[in-house]
Amino acid sequence: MTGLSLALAGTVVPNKKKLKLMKPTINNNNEDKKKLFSSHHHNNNKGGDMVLRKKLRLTKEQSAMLEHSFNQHTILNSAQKKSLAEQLNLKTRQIEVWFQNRRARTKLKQTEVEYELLKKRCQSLTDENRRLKKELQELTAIKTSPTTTTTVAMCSSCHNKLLHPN
Amino acid sequence: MTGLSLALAGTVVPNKKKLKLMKPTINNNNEDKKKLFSSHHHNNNKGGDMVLRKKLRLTKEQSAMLEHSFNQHTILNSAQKKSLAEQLNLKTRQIEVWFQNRRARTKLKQTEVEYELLKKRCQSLTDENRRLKKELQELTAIKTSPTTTTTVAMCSSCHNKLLHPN
DNA sequence: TTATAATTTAATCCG
DNA sequence: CGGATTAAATTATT
Repeated sequence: MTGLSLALAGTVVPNKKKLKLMKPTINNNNEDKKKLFSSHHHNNNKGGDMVLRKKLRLTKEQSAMLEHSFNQHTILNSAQKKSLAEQLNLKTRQIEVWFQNRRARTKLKQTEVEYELLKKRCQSLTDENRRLKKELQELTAIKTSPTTTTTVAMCSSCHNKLLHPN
Repeated sequence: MTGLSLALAGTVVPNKKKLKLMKPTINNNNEDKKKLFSSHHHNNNKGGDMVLRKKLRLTKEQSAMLEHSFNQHTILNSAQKKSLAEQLNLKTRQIEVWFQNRRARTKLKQTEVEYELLKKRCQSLTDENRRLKKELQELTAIKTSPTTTTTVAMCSSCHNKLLHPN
């Protein structure tokens, strides 16, 4: 199953004040061990198997552009990829990956929606079920009641005769 | 399963939906944010905003050890983190992140299981529902069908008399 | 401020 | 390409 990210665990009910206070994350690789790149496979790793990858952070403009392109075509051909790559100063591979991830995200959203629908359906089924059971019980009660059975045990003509014997 | 809302009560459904995304405009203009050196803000920086990060690949031993620790305590205190970090030759930060992600994975599995359960429940509800409807219809049919009424319109004694008039 | 839960993201691997 | 993973980053909450 795909990752249903269905955040069921929301548990956050009231939305509180959000004070934002951006902490300027002065994150930087203070320690740049760059240069080590690839020590592919097997390693007496200082700190594990480092692959030294570059993590991209897209700018607002790049994201916007990508989104826009995605809205037009969720899948690109190589020419389009190259074109976009040039415009955005990214590698075609990165464009490619971005679109893959973007498609995946779309699909994920879909599953979330499906889950919600299933939940609603389950609820209405439960309701209807309860209704049916109640109704059924009432009917059964009527059917098995002595009044009913004795009533239909004698036909109307007999009944009349009984009341008015000629 | 958190918010199965019963419509009856105006239950406060904890809305799990992400109420995030406050996109305070203010926030981002500060591209002049951090990184003094990431001077390019509308950058055509080569390939976007690269952050040069090292991607860790854990060895089998490291993973095994982490798993084992996780089975004992899903949450570590700083001391334990440091200890593990030393043993595995990782930074404490990495241990920390690993545990975070590990916990997230566990939760994800849970939601998957919940989804499956919900599906099953929905199915059995559907089944029972169908059964109830059928039963109900039969009962109603007996009660109101013309066959029944005509049949009982004449009682057995009358019927006998009709066949064998004495 | 620290900690951590939750979410997002770019990237990788596999089929 | 889709799907699953992953480590890391980001956001929000306490």
